[in-house]
Amino acid sequence: MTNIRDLAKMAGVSVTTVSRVLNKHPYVSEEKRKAVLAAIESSNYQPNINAVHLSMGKTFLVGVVVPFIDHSYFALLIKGIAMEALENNYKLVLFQTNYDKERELEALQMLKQKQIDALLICSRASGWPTIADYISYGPIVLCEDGREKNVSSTFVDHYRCFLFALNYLYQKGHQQIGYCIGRKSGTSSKFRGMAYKDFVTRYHLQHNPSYIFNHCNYFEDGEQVIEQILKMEEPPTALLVTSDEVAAGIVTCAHKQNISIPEDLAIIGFNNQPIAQMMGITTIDIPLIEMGRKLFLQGINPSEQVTHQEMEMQLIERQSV
Amino acid sequence: MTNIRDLAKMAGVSVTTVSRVLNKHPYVSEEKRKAVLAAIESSNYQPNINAVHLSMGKTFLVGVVVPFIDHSYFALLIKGIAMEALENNYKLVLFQTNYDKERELEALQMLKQKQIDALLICSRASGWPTIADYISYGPIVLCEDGREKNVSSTFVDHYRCFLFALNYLYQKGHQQIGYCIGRKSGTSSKFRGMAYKDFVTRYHLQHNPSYIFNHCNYFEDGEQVIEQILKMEEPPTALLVTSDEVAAGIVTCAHKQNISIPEDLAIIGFNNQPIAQMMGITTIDIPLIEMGRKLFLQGINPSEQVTHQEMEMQLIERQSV
DNA sequence: TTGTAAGCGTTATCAG
DNA sequence: CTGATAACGCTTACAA
Repeated sequence: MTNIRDLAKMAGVSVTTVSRVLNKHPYVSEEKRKAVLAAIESSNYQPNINAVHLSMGKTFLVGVVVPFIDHSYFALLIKGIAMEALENNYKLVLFQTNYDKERELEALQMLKQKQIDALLICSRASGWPTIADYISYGPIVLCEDGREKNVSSTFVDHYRCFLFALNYLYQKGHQQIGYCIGRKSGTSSKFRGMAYKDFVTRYHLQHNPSYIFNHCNYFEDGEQVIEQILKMEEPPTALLVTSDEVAAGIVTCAHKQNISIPEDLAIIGFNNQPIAQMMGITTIDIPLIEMGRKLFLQGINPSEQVTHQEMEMQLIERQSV
Repeated sequence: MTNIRDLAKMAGVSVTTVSRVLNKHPYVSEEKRKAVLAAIESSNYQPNINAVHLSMGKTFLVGVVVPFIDHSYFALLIKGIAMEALENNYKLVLFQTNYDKERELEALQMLKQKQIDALLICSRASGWPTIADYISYGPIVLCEDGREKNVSSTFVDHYRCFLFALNYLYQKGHQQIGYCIGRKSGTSSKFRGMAYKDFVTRYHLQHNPSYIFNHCNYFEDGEQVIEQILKMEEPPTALLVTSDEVAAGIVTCAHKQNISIPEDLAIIGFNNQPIAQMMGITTIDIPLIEMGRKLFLQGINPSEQVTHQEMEMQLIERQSV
C-alpha cells in the first residue's frame, strides 16, 4: 500500500504538500498540485482512514442503539438517521441490543474509546445513571423526553399523545379501552401508563389490568391479543395499539374470528405506516423519519448546547374507529 | 485523556509492559502487573481504539450492504450477522443503499481505506466488475451464487428453489402460475426468471408477462397485486411470492375482495416468517439467520481460501395451497 | 507557497 | 521478564 510519504517522493514534494492537496487546502501551486494528483492517480493511492482518525481524534462514525432492527418503528428512525448521516458524510455503527444492557454498554464504551463521534440511543434498557457516566466522553442523544437530563433529545410527548387518543375514543363512546405496548418497562410505557391512569380516573372508569397487552411488537403479535380478548367476559371495545403493524395483525385476526372492526372493536394504531393506510386503520402519525434526522443532527452538532426537540403527532382518521 | 505513556510513568514501568498487561500477554511479573493495574484504575484509562487500529491495521468493524433495512429478508440476514459479530467481538457498519450504486461504492471505499475489515454485500445494484475492482483490498462476501466469482459466498439456489415450488404447484393442478419479486434486475430475479421460463417451456404453458409482479417488498404491496389480478380476464390461479410479508398482504387483500385462498388463488410465500405461520401461508423456509452467520464468518475468516456455502430450502406446507 | 518535524496512542521487534 | 525504539500513516504548527 502506498502512503503519503511515497506520494511525496513520487511527486517530488513534501508530505505536507501532499496532505494539502488531499484535503483541498489553499496555498499549493498549480504545478505541484498536478504532480501530486498524477502520483495519486498512478499509484492508486488510498488514504488510511485510521491514521486520519488517530490524528484528528474523530471518526465520522455515529453509533445508533436500537433494541431490534426489524421493528418498523426503529427501522424508520434508522432510515431518517441514515439519510441525514449520508448528507453529512457520516457512517453509522449499528448496535442491535435486544434490550441487553451489556450491549448498550458496548456502545457507550465505543464512545469512550472514541471509535464513534456520538451515540444516538433510540431506546434503552439501562438506567439513566449508567448512561450519565458517559456523557463526558462525547455527545449522547436520547429519543425520549430528556428535558430533565443533561443530554440532547428528540421525542414525542407520549403522555399527551396517549391522553389525546383516549379522549378521542371516549368521545366516540368508548368506555372500555385497552392498549398494546412492546414492553412494560421503558420510558414511553411509563408515560402511557400515567396517561391511561389519569384518563381512567378522570372519567371514573375501571382500571382493568387485563386490558393492557404487553409484548406487542410485530404483526403476528396481534394474534395473542385477539385470543386473549376472546377469552374475556367483558372485552375492551377499543384498543390503542402502539404500532401500526400490530394493529394490522389485530385487525386481520379479528376478521378471522368474526370480530367486526370498528363495531365490536375500535382500533387506533401508531406511526401512520403504509400498512395502516392499506388496511384503513386510524392512526396517530409520528414523523419518525424526521425524528431520526434531528437525532442525528443533535449528535454531530458541534455546539456544546444541549437541545430538546418535541415532535408533533397528528391523528389520521380512517375506518377502524 | 491519559494514555499508555502516562500509565507507564505512573506505574514506574515501560510502555511495553503496560501494553503487555493491557493485552494480557504473558511474561509480566505479578508485581509490575499490579502496579499497572492500579494505574489504570486510578486514572480511569481507556485505550484510544483508533491508535490500536492504526497500529494493527484492523478495525474489528465489518461493513454490511443492504438495500433496505426495513425489509424482513434483510432484517433477518442482519440479525444473523449481528449475532455472529457479537460472538466474535466485531461491530457492524451499516450501509443502507436503497440500491444506489453511489452508496455501494462508499462501502467499497471504506474497505479500501481499511476502515472496515470486510464487506458483506447482501444485495447489490452495481455490476460485478465494479465490485471485482475492490477484492484486493479486503474480503468481500456475497449473498448470492458466487461460485463463478473469486469471492466467498453464501446463497440459496434460487433457480432450484423456484423450480421446486413451481413443480409443486403444477402437481397440485395449477397451470397458470404467476410470481412476485422485489425488482426485475438483480441476480436472484434472473435465476427465478430462468426457472420460470424453463418450467413454462417444459409443460408447454403460456408465458404471460402480466403474471410477473414487480416491486413487491412490503405487506402493503400485496394490494396492487390483487388489484391487478382483479383486472385480468384470465388471472393466475397460483402465485409464488418471494416474501412472506407480501404474501400476507396478498392474502389479506384477497379476503377483502372475496377471493378465496387457496380455492381461487393459491399462495406460496418465502422465508417462513412468523407472519406466514400466523396466517397459515405455505412457504419456503430459507434459513436467513443462519445465512447471516455464515456470511459474517466468511468475511472475517483469516484463511485466504474462497468458500461457497449453499443453503438448503424447505417447503412448509400450510393452508394457502 | 513550501517543507521539517513533532505529534496522535498503540503494537511489535529485538536486544538485554 | 523488561524496556528502548521503530513502526503505523496522517495532520499541523512553525519555520523558512
